[in-house]
Amino acid sequence: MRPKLTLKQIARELDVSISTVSRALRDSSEIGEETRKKIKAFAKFYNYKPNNIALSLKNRKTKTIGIIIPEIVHYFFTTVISGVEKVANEKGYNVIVCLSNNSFDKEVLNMELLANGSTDGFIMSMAKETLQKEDYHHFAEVINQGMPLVLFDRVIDEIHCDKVIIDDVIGAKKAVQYLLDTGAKKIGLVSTVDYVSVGKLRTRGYLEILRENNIEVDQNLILKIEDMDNSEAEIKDFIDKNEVDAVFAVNEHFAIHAIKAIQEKGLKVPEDVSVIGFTNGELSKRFIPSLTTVSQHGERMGGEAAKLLIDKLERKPDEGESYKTVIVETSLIERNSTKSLI
Amino acid sequence: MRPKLTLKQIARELDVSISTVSRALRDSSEIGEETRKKIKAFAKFYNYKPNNIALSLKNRKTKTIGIIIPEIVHYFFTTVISGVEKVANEKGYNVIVCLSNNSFDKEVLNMELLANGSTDGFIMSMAKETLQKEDYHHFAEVINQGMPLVLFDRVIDEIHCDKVIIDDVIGAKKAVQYLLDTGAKKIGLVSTVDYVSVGKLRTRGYLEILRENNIEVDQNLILKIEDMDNSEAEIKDFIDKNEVDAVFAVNEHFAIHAIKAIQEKGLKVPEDVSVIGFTNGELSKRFIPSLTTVSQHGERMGGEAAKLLIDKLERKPDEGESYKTVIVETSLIERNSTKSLI
DNA sequence: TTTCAACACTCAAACGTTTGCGCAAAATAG
DNA sequence: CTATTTTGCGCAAACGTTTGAGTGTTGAAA
Repeated sequence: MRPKLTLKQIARELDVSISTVSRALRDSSEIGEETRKKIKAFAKFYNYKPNNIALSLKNRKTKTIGIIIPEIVHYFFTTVISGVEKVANEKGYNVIVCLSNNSFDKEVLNMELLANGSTDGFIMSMAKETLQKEDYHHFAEVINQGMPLVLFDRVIDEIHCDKVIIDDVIGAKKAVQYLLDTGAKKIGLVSTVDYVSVGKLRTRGYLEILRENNIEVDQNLILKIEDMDNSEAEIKDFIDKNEVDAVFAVNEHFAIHAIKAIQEKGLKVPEDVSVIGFTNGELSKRFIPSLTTVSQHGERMGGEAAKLLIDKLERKPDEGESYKTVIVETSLIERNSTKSLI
Repeated sequence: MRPKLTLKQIARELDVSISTVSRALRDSSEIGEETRKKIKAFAKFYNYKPNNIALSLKNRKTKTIGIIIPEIVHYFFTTVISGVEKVANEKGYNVIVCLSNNSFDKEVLNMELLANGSTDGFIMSMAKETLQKEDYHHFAEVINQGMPLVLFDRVIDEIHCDKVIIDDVIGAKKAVQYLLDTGAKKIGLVSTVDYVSVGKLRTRGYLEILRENNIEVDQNLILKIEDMDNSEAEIKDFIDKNEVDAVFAVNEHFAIHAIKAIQEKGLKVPEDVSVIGFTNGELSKRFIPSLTTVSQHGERMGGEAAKLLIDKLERKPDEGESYKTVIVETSLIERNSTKSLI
């Protein structure tokens, strides 16, 4: 076993001082040609690599971005990570991922941990519990400490920082308008409870577009899922009890549960009932019928978030604060769970 | 903006030395009751948290585990991460995730980066390109430096380290035996090329179980997908050309492509053709028909990997080297893509 | 009264870097 | 041949911790 080589060891071995080694490796003109070559050759031969920890301590920056997300076994979040990672790596940054498992406490813990030197900034999507508690002190804390924070997807106005969101309202409107355009009259909505901001916004889009088309809203056609684990049964019950000719679901799971329920009711998708989901995941692509869906472009969101964060990190501190909110457009991907436009 | 509090600042503020502050906070008996209380109160009030980077440098360990995986938008890998994360956190370790995107170069780069102080050890699944190149110098390197390495899923014998794998062969045998038990005679296999070890092993299970049942192997019924991006067409072609009454696919994508192809051919699943997949992902659960599948228990694998790694990290260096290979059992999950056993 | 332990604290080194400053020797200028 | 500049390198501080060794004061035992 050969432990890691350090400047000190090279210095001892070559009988020069540590600073000479350091300078030689950084091609300082202060070091003589000969010595420099000798040191560089030695370092190369023994594969010297500087210790990141020491560098981080010295430079007081880690070149690392912390991502904290509610869960990782989740298509959308992984696409975001992928996007962050790509941009971060291009700019010489590393990524460290932590999971809150939707728990407020774990979110706080993880943030504190990473804030104590491990990362230069954060890219986060808030835990469900945090949204319920409305306790945002940990965000304020890191911002206060001068660490940049970029929120994505699940964001709230109370926190002043850069944000990357999608146009949930517009996305939902696009979807519902599409359903109307393909002849739907009674459109059911399967959403989440309102403290999940995306659920609220997509619901708003649904309501707005109905209003714009002068269609009366029937509250019976709106289902708000409280308990995700029981969503399948709730949706089945909802479909059984109500007569609809289209369903707009705020995520792909709800969408396919709806399709199942519709089929079990003896109706056909899309002939009798059209269904549109949100999030363009594996499931949407592969399901039969494949799902018409509002794509969130998670990778692009991740990339934008990384850019915003790195911008902040590399900006001189005097250049004044200003927070941007980037809206990544959604797009409707037409597949086989809806009728075509004629 | 209030920058992070350090021992030095507390010391200055309270007019004691840095070491006194350090000791007081660690409840050293060397410090007088009064001073200790005062310091602890101050630290608590201003929410002092020690700087991880400085600690890492001092202790020469980071309490961080590096995970390097080929891709993150991938159900199985995310379940593994989830498992690692759970166990790691319980034991006070943090997790940092890097992606190789199946590229050899990026795998090497990431390992070098993390090896230079960022992590205490690695949990990895090898990039496809690495398996093709058969270049494992970077693994040897970190092991040589005394950093423990745990390989999972995609592993090879040439690297001496702890490993966590599933019983691919047995899993495949279970699946094919089940197909035979439910009356299948001509079982197609949809696999990957042989340098992906899981493909090879699952193929071996398929071959073995046929042999054990005295069934002659028909090479025409074995499809090895080379180009993942073209798998759908290849599978369709394969199904069209061959007459089978069951298909064993080495992952869930192949399985559902097979189902699609079968249905497009005018046959029914599972009445005419049964299909079994591998990997118990979202798709398998939600697809209609839901997929009978060999579950890999990724979370358990991740947990085992984390345990192995942390064991190594916390073992005294003198306790001799010995490498374990943990085999996580697969289980067959019966759903609706196969006939039942009666 | 001397001796010595206990107490409460400080100093300084170390982890691995980078970098401003200083200093001797060599090279150049006058 | 002296005076000055240049060259080439080392010292030491700093980043934020921990910790072994040292120090001065007190109090009690001898």
